[in-house]
Amino acid sequence: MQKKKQKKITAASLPDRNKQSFLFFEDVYSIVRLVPKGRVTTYGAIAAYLGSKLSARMVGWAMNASHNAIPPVPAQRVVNRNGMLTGKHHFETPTTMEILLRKEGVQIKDDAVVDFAERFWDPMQEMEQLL
DNA sequence: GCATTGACGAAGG
DNA sequence: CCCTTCGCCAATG
Repeated sequence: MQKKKQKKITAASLPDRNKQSFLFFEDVYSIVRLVPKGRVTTYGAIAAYLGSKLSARMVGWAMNASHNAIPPVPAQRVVNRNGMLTGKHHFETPTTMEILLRKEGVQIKDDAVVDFAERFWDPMQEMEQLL
C-alpha cells in the first residue's frame, strides 16, 4: 500500500470559506483552546505535539489566521519559548494580549510571563494525563 | 520562479 | 552573555 504522503494542503489552495477547515489550523486551534485559563504554552510545544516535522513557525503562521477561527482561539496564551509576548503586535492593540493575560491572572513583566516555567502548559504532558 | 519575510527555536561565535 | 546564522515550511512580493 502506498504510503499516503502528506498531502500538501495550503490555505491558498482552499476557498476562503474553507480556510478555517484547514486541518493543520484546527489541530493548532484545538490545542490552544485546551490551554486552561491562567496557563500558557509555546509555539514549539505545539509544533512538537503535532510532530517535529512541523516547525514552530508554522504554528505562528496558523495563529495568524486564528482570527478567522470559530470558536475564537485564546491566542494570548501562546508565547514563545522564552515566555515573551512576541505576538502582542498582532492583536487589535499592542496591549490587548498583555491585558487579557493579566485578566486571567498571569503576571506580565517586561513583555514576558512571570514564573513562566510554572505557567507553562505542555500539550504532550497534559495529553498523557488524559490517557 | 526566485527572494524575502515570519506570532520560532536551537546552535554557534 | 549578546548577537548572528541556520533550519524549518508556507506566504507574499
